[in-house]
Amino acid sequence: MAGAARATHGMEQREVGRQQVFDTIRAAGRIARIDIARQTSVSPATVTAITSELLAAGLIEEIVPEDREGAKRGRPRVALKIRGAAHLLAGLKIADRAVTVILVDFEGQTVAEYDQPLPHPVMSPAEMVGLVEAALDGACKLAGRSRTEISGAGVGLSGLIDARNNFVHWSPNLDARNVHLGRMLSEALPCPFFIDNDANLVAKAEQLFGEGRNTSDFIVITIEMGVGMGIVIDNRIYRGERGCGAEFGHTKVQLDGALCRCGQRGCLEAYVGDYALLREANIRSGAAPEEDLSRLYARARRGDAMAQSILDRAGRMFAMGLANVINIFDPKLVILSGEQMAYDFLYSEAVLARVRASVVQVDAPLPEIRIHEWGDLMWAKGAAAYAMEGVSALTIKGLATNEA
Amino acid sequence: MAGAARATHGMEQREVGRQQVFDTIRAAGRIARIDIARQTSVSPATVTAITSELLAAGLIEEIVPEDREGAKRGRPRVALKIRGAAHLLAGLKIADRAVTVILVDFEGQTVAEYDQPLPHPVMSPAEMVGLVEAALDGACKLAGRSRTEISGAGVGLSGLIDARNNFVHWSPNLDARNVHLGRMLSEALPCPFFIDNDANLVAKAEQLFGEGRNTSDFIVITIEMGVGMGIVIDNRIYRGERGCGAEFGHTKVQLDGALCRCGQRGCLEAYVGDYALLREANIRSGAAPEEDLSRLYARARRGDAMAQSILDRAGRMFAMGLANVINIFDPKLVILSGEQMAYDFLYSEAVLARVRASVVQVDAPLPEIRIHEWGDLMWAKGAAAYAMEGVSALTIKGLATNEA
DNA sequence: AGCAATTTTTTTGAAGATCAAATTAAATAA
DNA sequence: TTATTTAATTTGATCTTCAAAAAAATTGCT
Repeated sequence: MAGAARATHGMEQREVGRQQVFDTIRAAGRIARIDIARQTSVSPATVTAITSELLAAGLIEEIVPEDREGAKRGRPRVALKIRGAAHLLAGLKIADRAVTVILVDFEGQTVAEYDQPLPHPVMSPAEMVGLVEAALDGACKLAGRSRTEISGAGVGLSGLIDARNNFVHWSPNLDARNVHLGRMLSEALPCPFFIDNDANLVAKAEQLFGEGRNTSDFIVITIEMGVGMGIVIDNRIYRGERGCGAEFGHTKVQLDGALCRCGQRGCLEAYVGDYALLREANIRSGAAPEEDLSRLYARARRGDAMAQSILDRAGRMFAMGLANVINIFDPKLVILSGEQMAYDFLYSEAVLARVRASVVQVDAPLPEIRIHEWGDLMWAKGAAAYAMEGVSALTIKGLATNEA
Repeated sequence: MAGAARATHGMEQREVGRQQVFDTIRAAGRIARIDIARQTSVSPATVTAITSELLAAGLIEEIVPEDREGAKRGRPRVALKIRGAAHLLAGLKIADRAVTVILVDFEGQTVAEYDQPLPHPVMSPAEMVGLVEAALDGACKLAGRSRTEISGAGVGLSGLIDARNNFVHWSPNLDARNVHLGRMLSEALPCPFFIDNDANLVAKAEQLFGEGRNTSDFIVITIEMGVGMGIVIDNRIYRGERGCGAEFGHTKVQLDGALCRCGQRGCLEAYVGDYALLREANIRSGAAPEEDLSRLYARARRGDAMAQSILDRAGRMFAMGLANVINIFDPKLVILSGEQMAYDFLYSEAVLARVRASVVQVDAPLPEIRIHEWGDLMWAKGAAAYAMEGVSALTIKGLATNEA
């Protein structure tokens, strides 16, 4: 199946078609009209109509045919692709130490990367707006572009986010609750902003550029300070009623268990999050000074029993939580995303075997579990992907009216 | 919002409209054309067109106006409703002791109820087909109708069901795995059969007739022998890739915990299922004979500490599992469905308070948790609801071609 | 070269479907 | 009776999609 989305929500009929064709092109990278028609069950006639609209609007472009390799008879197909120059997009990830910015073109090609250090990890909403502005400026300067060229920006944030309303219920990096961050940013800067939970951003990146490109339903698990989850159902990110679902990290894995930073007990995050591992390492090693996480991993690798025991329990808890998610969703695909360090333990074969053993057994293949290593820019790229989708939707909707 | 479904999957444009109008009428019970137009954002002109199609096909009917109470000026609205006589539908629930059958008309009105006892709880697929046939015969005889009048039958079964393919991965009542039960039934009997997990059937009943009638997204929890869950997302039952998602009962609530009948450890069901409670009661009471569950409840109500302790732990585990589901889905509504006996303990205020305390906290109203008591026929009615939906879809699709 | 064969893309014209506006229908109020 | 109000239907224009036909751009074969 094609990776074409089918978001039929309050759209005009033609808008649906345009979106579908556009998404198909993006999912394919480069694709001829005839194949778009085959993949989408839209007739070639309509594909011609829609693609010529998109061409006229400058959103896509034809590729000059070059490779005469698989030379068959017949009129040669001419491939279409997204026109990178159509839009410049920004993705920002706000973490404890810095704001990471990435500028990408409409094709997803990186234009510039930039890091803006944080003066302090917790700040006021106004400070955050200023920080975002500074970060965008820095990135634009680096790329030799103007800030006004940016068509849209995605912002990834830890915490509880209502993405539909670009609203922050709570974030560890803000000193206030219930902040209309999206509105504040859109007022301060002249482009649309799209705020989301950082795990959802990774899911979006997987959907647009990554392992989820040809899958309509999948789940992404991310491990950073906390544990995050992004759920894609029917090509859309599932967000729940208040926009703050998918709180995998605060799923309970132990009755009255370890204390979590959210104030509750037994959360998965309180067993596998960075801070939880550090807490354990420090407690068990007596009055030792604050240990670095990489040292814990190193000790475990060297065979240190205590370090191994800490990570082993984390792995068992993680397996239990993941099995629960699989039992609930029965997904086609699970993508475990993260940085190298966690791999050997949380994403180890032993843990995955444990997951498989804890899933309801039927005579049908188990969900595929893929591990996808991302570099540092994973989060920011996800934010950019989100902006890209938002801007695509806006632009395609815009075509309807501006056509006169 | 109206309870109108929006299942835009591979449907023709008109089919979507018809389905939408039809669903709106069913959700409303009785409703005038003008209100259909207002609720669905379909124009009055189109509503007229579609309803006259449905009228001509005999699927709906006009109600003779009678109540001149809220007498306003203007042409009086004429209400439409589903035409009960349009179809006769059957719902069957296969449990350990008996097959319960309910016959309903197209409006959902009960026509007959019938119980067919089981010779033995575990049987071969062929035996089950015979049993279903006998049960339908019995019900039809009772109602004075012929078996050939039945337009469709829903069958609810415990176990792991792939509803999309009417396929049984596994059921405790079958002595074989991987049974194409739907195909076997449709071949033996001359009407379409719709097989599903029993929890999903309850969800369907809630959606068509119950608390979920005006809600596009909700979750149903059922407690019987095991623990079941039905997930409704965007007006559709979510089933997962292999068709066997929503296995709430086999969600793990304790690492290496109590042994479940599925062979794994720590499943929620192994703490709150009937058989789990009985097991505990029997173990704790020493060599006492097999205790009846109602006696356990009675003892707890009388203040027996041991009985209370058993039920208390079950309640805590249940709260934990339910909180996990809420943290993952952030649903608008959770419906706890079941029989009276379980209420005082699993659905008690203490348990619900515990759930609320274990859910991620934001400054937005918590998901609503409603308790819905059903009679014995809950399951069979759900099966009938499922058949009803299947037959509606088939009939409405049929209109397209038969119209010449 | 020239023509047949093949494949992709575009054009054309017919068939639906929706909807705004106009019209008709059926009541009450004055 | 006549005006007013509200509901339902009809009408005609607009918009989409698509099948079929035509055009375009190749290769293969003689």
